[in-house]
Amino acid sequence: MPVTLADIARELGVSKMTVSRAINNNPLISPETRLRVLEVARRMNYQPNQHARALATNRSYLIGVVVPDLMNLYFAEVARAIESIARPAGFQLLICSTDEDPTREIGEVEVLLQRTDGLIISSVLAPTDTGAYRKMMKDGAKIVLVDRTMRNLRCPVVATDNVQVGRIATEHLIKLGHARIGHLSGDASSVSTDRLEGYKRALGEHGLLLDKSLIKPCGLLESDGYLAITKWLAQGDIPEAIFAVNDPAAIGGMKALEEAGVRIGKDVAIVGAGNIHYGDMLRVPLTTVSWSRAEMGQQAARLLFRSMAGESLPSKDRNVSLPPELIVRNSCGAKPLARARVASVARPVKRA
Amino acid sequence: MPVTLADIARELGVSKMTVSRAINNNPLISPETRLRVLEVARRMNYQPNQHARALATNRSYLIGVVVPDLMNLYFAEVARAIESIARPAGFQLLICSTDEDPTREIGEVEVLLQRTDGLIISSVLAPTDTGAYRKMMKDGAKIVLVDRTMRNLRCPVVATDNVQVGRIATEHLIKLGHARIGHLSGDASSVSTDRLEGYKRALGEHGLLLDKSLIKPCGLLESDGYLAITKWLAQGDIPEAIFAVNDPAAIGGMKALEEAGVRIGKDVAIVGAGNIHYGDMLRVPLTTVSWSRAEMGQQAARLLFRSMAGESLPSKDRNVSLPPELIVRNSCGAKPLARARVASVARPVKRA
DNA sequence: CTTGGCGCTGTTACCGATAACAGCTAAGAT
DNA sequence: ATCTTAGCTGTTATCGGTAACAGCGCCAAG
Repeated sequence: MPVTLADIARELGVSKMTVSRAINNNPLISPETRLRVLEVARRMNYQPNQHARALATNRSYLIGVVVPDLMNLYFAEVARAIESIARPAGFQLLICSTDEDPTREIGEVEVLLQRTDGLIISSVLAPTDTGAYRKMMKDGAKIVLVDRTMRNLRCPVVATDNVQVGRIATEHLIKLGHARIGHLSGDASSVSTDRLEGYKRALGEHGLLLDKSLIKPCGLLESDGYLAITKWLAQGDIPEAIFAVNDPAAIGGMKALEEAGVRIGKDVAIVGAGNIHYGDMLRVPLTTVSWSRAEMGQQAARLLFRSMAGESLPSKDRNVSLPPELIVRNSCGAKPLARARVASVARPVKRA
Repeated sequence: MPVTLADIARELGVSKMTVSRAINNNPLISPETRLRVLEVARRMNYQPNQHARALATNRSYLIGVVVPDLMNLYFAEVARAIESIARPAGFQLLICSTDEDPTREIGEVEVLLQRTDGLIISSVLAPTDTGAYRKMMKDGAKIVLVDRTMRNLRCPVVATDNVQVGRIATEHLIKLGHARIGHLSGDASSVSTDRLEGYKRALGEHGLLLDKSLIKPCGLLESDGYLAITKWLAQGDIPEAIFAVNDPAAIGGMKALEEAGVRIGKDVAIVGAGNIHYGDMLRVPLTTVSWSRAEMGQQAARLLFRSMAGESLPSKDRNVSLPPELIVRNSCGAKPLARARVASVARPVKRA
C-alpha cells in the first residue's frame, strides 16, 4: 500500500536505482534528475521502508539502550543524554528496562542485538559474569557499558569512580562525628560492590572498626530501601548514620524511617548517591554524591559511534571516569555552613 | 557473519523452508524434523534476522510509544504499563520523547510509522490539529491515543476526564474557603484546555467570578511552572490559591515560591494533577488529582493490539475514560481531617 | 576518425526471511 | 491394483531496498 521506490521509478520512467540514488544523495546522478525525483517523491509522500533498507545495508539506525529501571530518573536522564547525541546522527533509541533482573537482561540484550547497530548497557549482572558479553563482542556486537562496569571485558565503559563515591559519602558522615555508620548495600553489581569498598576504606582510613552487622544487603530500588529499613527498625539496633547505595534506596529508606516516626537529619543521618531529580525537593532534602548523567550518556553515545565506525579504541579512550562530588543537603542534619564547624570538631571514636 | 536459515538448512540437508517452519512452529512439519532442526539451530546459536522477517511478513513486532516528556515519571509509569502488556506478546517498545514540541512530534511519528506495527501516542498537538493523524490512519496506520485526546478523530483513546480533573482540583480549593483562585494553564493540548474548562466550571458552579488575569499561560514542564510563578511573583499580585495544570508545573511553581520565601500550604495553597511519584515525599506533599497510569497504559496497549488484529472497534470500546480522584496532602494546608470542617465553613465570597 | 574516459543510468543479483504453490510418498478407499 | 488423500517437504517468487557492474552517449585527445 505505501509508496515504494518502484512506484516512483514507474511514474518517472526511470529505474529504481536512479530513484534510490536521488533519495540517498548519491553523487552519481545529475542534479536535474535528482530534483525531478525528489519532487515526485515528496508529492507521492514516499517514506523509505526501513526494514528493506536495513536488510540490504545491514544498518538499522537503531541503538539499543538497556537500563535497570526507567522509574529511576537517573537513568531517564542518561537515556535523554544518549538521545541528544543519537538523534542528530539519525539514530533512534530502543529503550529497555530490566527491572534489575539479570536473567531478563541477557534475554533483552540478545533480542536487541538482532535489531540494532549497537547497544549501550547499564548491566545488572555481576561484574565478573562477562561470558555472554564477551561472546557477543567476539561475534561483532558493538557494546558500550554505562554507569556499571564489568571486570576484564575489553569494552568501552563510562562510569564514575564508585569506590570514591562510597568513600566520599562515608567520610561525610564520619566528619559529622558519627562513628556507628551503617550501609544499605546494593546487589552484586559493580556500583554496589565498589561503593561498599569505598565505605570500608573510609572507615579504615579514619580508624573506625568495620562492623559487618551494620551492612545490610538491600537492592537498588526504592522498594528495596524501604523494606531494608523497615526490617532494620524491627530489629531495633539501627545506627545513627546510614550510607545508602543509591538515592532510590535512600528515599525508600527515608519513607520507612518517617513512617516509624524517626526524624531524618536528627535521629538518623542518611546519604545517598546519584543526585536524582527531586532529591532537593524532598521533605528532607537528600545529601548525596553526584556526577554528571548528561556527560555519562553523551560520552557513552560518542564511544558507541566511534566503535560502530570501526575504530578500535585505544584503552585510554575506552575508559571514561566521571568525577563524583558531594552535595550537602539536610538529610544528615548538616547545612553547608554548619558543616565546616562540625567537621573540624569530629574525631574517630574507636581505633581499629 | 551470523547464522542464517540457509546455514542450518545446508547443515541438515533440508530446505530453508523446512527450517523456517520448524522455527515458527508451523504445524506442517513432522515432529521429528522439527526437533532435529531446533537442535541444530540451538547448537549453532541461530538468531532470526528481524529485518528480513519484517520485510517478508510486514510485521516488525515493534510498538512505537511517543510521550511528551520522559523526565516526567507520569509517562514513565504509562510506558512501563504498556510494556507489561506488550512484552508477553513478543513486542518491544520504541520510546520517543518529544519534549512537548509539536513539530518534533510529527517528525517522530512519521519515522516511527515506518518501523513499527502500531503507535501509542500522547500527543502534544492542539486537539483540533488532526490532519496529519487522520491521513496516516487512512493509510492504514494503527494508532491509539493515550492521556491526551484529539477532537473528531476516529481513533481509540485512553484518558481521564480532564474537565472533571480541573473541576475537582478547583472545587477543593473553593471548599477550603479560597475565592481568589489562580490557574497555571498549560498549552493548547486537550489536557490543558479541558482542565482549564473544569476550572472555569467549578468557579461558575460556586458562583465565583472568573478573573482572566488569574489565569497564567504556562506549559506542562517543571521549568514552565517555575518560570510562570517567578514572573507572577515579580508582578506581585499572586493569589492565595493556585491550581496548576499538572504536577510538574506545580512542583516547579513550588520551587519558585519556596525560593521567594512564600510558605506553601500557608501563604499559598497549590493543587496539581497526575499524582506523580515522589509527590508524597516532597518538602510539602502535593495535593493532587489522581487516576491510574497503569490502567491507562495497559488499556491503551490492549486497544492497540485489537486494532492491529484488524478489529474495528465499536465506538463504545474506543473511548476509555479513567475516573479521577482527589488526593489530599499538605500543599493546600488541608489535612484530611481538617478538610471536612473547613469545607462546611467555606462559602462563596463573590457572586457572579 | 578512432579511442579513451567521464558522467550518467540501467541491469542483475542479493540481503534473509516467508507466502503460495507444486511435488512426492505412503496409507487408506474403492 | 488404482486412485485419493493426507502429510510432509521442496521450489519459486517476493518483500523493498542497495551493491556491483554493465552500458551508453558525448566530448576531448591522439
